[in-house]
Amino acid sequence: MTKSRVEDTSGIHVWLILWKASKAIEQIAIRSISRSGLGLSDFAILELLLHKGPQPVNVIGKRILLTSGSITTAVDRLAAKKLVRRENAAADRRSRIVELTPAGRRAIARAFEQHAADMEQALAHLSRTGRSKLVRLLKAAAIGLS
Amino acid sequence: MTKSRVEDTSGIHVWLILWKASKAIEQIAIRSISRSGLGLSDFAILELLLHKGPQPVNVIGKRILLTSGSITTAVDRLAAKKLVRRENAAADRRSRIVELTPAGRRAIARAFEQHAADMEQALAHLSRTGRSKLVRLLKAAAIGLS
DNA sequence: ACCAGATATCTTGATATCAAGGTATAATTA
DNA sequence: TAATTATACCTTGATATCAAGATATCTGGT
Repeated sequence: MTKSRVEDTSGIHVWLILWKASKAIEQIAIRSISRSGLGLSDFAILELLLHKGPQPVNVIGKRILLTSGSITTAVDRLAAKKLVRRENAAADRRSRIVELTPAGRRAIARAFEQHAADMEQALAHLSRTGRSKLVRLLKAAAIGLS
Repeated sequence: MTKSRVEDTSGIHVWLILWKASKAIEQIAIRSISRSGLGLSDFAILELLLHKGPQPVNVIGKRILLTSGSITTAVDRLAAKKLVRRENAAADRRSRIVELTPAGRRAIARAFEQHAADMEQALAHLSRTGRSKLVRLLKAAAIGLS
């Protein structure tokens, strides 16, 4: 089971592999999602709203890893398609809550289901225990990154 | 060691974790690399040239996962900084070989060393065997992605 | 009540990337 | 040889994102 050749476990090598794998799967994801007429970020925002309920802009930004400016234009995009709506927050008038419209809810529910099926297939090579180990290692790797 | 709660090993969940970890480390990498005055793609191109020798444009694109147009502008950028040079290929006059200038070689060698140290630190939480497992799983996950 | 600093969002200008189309060269086939 | 198809790169126009700054609002101390 042990390779005779010395294995490269340098940080930069691990990072490179991680990056490539992520990019490769991202391509699959983009293709999958674009069939619903959405971009990756827009999908991520809608998915967040679907599963976590209405959220203020800055919280969305933190979760999806986008800057406030990017979220603003993304929400503009989604609002123009009538998939989300902005509400002024009752408690804090600086803050605006983004929520799904009924049409948006239908759209993301459908897109999510399709996307989940696609990603299931994309990771079909990996066993259940392999996936579980992978998740654990990725979480360990990401701990404490500022 | 086994969680009592049922673990989510759906493809979409694994993909989401992978994406987040990758993004988080990417942020570190971007910060690290930008200290050398380079962007991520430019760094990747220079690194490829450093370690694999001069390459035609389309080969660079395949390795770094960029389109031909992106490579063109990236090479323009790097050529403007005198870090790389384009040569017409002897064998195939459609093709142009990109190679490092001496200044480019110095710049990327230095940047690479710094970046390697930064990434080493970024992944410091992960043991040697953890890294090795992670790499194996990532490669397994990426197998057979179109 | 007032002021200073923190926070939330939006606006602006710049950048990297992509998709699609264009041109030149090579390879293939008749 | 001539025509067709494939390949390699570049150009163009559009898009998403970011960084930095502007505006509005909140919070805590005086």
